[in-house]
Amino acid sequence: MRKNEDRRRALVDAAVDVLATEGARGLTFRAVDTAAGVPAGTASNYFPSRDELLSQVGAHIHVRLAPDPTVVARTLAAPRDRAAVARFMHDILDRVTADRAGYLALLELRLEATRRPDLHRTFTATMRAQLDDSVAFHVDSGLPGDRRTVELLYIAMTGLIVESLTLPEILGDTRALIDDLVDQVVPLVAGPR
Amino acid sequence: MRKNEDRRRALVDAAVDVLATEGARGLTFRAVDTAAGVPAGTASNYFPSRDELLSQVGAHIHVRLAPDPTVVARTLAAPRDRAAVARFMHDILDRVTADRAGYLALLELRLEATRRPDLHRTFTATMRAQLDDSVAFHVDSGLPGDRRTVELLYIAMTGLIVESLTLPEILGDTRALIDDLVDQVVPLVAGPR
DNA sequence: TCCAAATCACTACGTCTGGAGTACTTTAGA
DNA sequence: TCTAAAGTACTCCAGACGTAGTGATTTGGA
Repeated sequence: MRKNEDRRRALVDAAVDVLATEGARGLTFRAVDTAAGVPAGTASNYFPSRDELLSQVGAHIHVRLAPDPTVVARTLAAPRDRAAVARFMHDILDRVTADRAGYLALLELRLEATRRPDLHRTFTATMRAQLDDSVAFHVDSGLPGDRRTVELLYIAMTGLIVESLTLPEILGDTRALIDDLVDQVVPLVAGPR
Repeated sequence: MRKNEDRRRALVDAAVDVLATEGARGLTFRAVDTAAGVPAGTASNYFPSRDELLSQVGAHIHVRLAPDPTVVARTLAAPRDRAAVARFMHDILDRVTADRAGYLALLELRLEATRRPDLHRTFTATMRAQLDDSVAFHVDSGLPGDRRTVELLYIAMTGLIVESLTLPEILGDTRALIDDLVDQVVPLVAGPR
């Protein structure tokens, strides 16, 4: 088993792209080799099994999709109102556009997690932590709304992401849709409802 | 190519189950044969290619997941208020639970559509028609809200479905969540906002 | 500075699995 | 009895996997 960490990361990144472009069906060691531009057999040398490769993808996809700290800082410099929430939501959709492959891979992994208990455990833990963080961040930073507000935003944005990744022509102006969503779901002022 | 339509349908249904349990990766003629309980080679005899099989699955999955007319009739017998909308949303989630395989297959197909232009076209057309139908139904039957209301419900329910299919432990009481969603998104009375 | 050892990149090959397709046989219904 | 579909069993093949072998590069020690 080879130990070059740069190369391992490159392989995992390539696996994300393969997952997005070819689907779970196309995710083979050889395909990863090709996508990463390394000689055939390399992925075999770095990962004991396809499952192990998938797990590592699952672990690294989250850091790849993490929000940009500068955007967070910028928004927090402004008043903590509905508009700020809307800006965060728009930023999420912008990231989906910017790293389409990453989010598609995340969806593929969700489905894979349906069949792999260990991946399911990992994913559930990570996602729950992320939601909890979102709630804590939202409330602590004084943005309007409570946990339920964030939960509603969460499921709506999940749906919007799935939709714009897979059938983008269905919905029209997603920016306006987000604005309306925030208007309906987020209260005007902070504090418990 | 064999012509027994009952058998063809049975094979397509089996393909849905395979898609749900094994994923797109596991969808082979042989797997479909096994799932349908027919001899090896049968699916080969009924479908010229795997792609063709997928297309037929895409065409039939929608009729399999269609809402129960009796539920629709029952709800329409009651007053057309928020509670009626909530009842419809609950029914959707109930159907997800009842035919988990069907909805999982739908998700797999969404991802496949990302890579197959013909499937993408078919799916987009079907889904758009379904959304338009939902809007028309909603407005025509005097339920409170307009097109945008239905769109917001649509994306939120899509997200909720994905979430409860793949990571059901994240969200707590989904029924309460739906009730809150409807409260926020659906106006109290009918008519334009 | 030089040498030895170890690690890694890369090539190329043998093996193997499992899926596809299809000839052939059997069965059932008209 | 004739025909079409069901069922059986076989061959063929692609593609993937893993690894042995070789050359290059780096590391550590004297």
